[in-house]
Amino acid sequence: MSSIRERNKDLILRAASEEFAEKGFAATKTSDIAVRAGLPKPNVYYYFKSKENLYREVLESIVEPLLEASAPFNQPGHPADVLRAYIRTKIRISRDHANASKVFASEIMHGAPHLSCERTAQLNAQAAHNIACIQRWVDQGLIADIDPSHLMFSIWAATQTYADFDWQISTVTGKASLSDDDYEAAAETIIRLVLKGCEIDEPAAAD
Amino acid sequence: MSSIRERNKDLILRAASEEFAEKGFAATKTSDIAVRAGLPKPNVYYYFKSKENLYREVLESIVEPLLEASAPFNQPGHPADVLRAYIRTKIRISRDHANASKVFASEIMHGAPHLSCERTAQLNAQAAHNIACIQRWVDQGLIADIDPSHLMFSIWAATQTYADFDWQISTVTGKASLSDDDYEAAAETIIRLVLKGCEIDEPAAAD
DNA sequence: GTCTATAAGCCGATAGAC
DNA sequence: GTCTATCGGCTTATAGAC
Repeated sequence: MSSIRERNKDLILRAASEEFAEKGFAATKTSDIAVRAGLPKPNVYYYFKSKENLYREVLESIVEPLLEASAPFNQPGHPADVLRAYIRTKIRISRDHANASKVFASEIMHGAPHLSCERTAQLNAQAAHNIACIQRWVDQGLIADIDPSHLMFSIWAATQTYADFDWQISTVTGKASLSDDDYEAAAETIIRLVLKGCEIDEPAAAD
Repeated sequence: MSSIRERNKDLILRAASEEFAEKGFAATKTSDIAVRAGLPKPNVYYYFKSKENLYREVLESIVEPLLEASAPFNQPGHPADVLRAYIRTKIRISRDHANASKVFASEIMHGAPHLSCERTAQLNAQAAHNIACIQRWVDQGLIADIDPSHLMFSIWAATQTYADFDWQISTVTGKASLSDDDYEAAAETIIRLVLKGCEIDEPAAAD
């Protein structure tokens, strides 16, 4: 097995995630990616053909995790459990895939010019599904009469912010990086806002 | 008074806001700004000296509104009223200064490389003040025991998202742009999450 | 003050030796 | 498969005519 190939591709992808997250697509130089990866620049082109290709790979790497985060909405469950699980997973993505998450956010901010139509469609379909699910809860009287779309926007924003605006969060909290406890506190706060805001009755704690 | 000068500067600033918001600093070409402004490119340099200068002017234009949005925290008031006013103003900024707001968000995402230290310090000081204010409410038992920093992060994120991720919001809602009613619904949703989430007792409606 | 025409430099991409 | 050395295009910025 060409383990050198795998190792180099991985080094480049990792370096690219960091550079793209830090500076954005246009401001990132492939030479900087090469330096960060500890490899000569032509290797970047050898493995990925072009800067845009490399960028797309970083971008696509976050779509699957994002889609999977909606899994709780795809199976029956109490609203409180579904929303809690969703928020926790979204926060975990912001922590564990911070760079790709930021690249994704930047891409969306600029109108998703590099995201394939399939991916866009998948993400939209999942979003529509989640919103419909919340609307059903409202109709069934399981949660308060809240606008499902705006609720989703708030959850997305509140969870994504820990990846996207890490600089602001570091500056305000005075911590260079957040600890596990900080992420836990973030998740708890968002879960609290959402569950209380929707006036969701907690299911009997059976576990 | 040189009204041509004022008019041209304004045309360029407006065009620049749109271009920078759409593509980001590095991906924006000064020639595109000139075309959008309906003026020859050298005019851009004549009035603003450099691309970076022009960018900084767009960026700085949003700082004052953002600082003023925190005004409710700077005078005594019931938590419900303060938070409601703050959220409404932040949503209004996302609507009325959508482009500059997006430019600001992109700048923060990339570590604020163009923001002056004074501005950064001002924004931080105001943030610290707001958070301390919320902490006092908690200590006085006026609101539930919630983490003030994370509450602020959620409010920032949920309100900013209407400027930053307008593409996503358009795609999901199927509307090219949001109406006044949509912004009203957004504000109501966020206010609801925050007030209920903090278990704030509403003050008697005196107005 | 305005604009055409051009300079200067940077960066993505590759040819070709090893 | 790897890397040095270089090209070519694109974009910021300006010189200089009007």
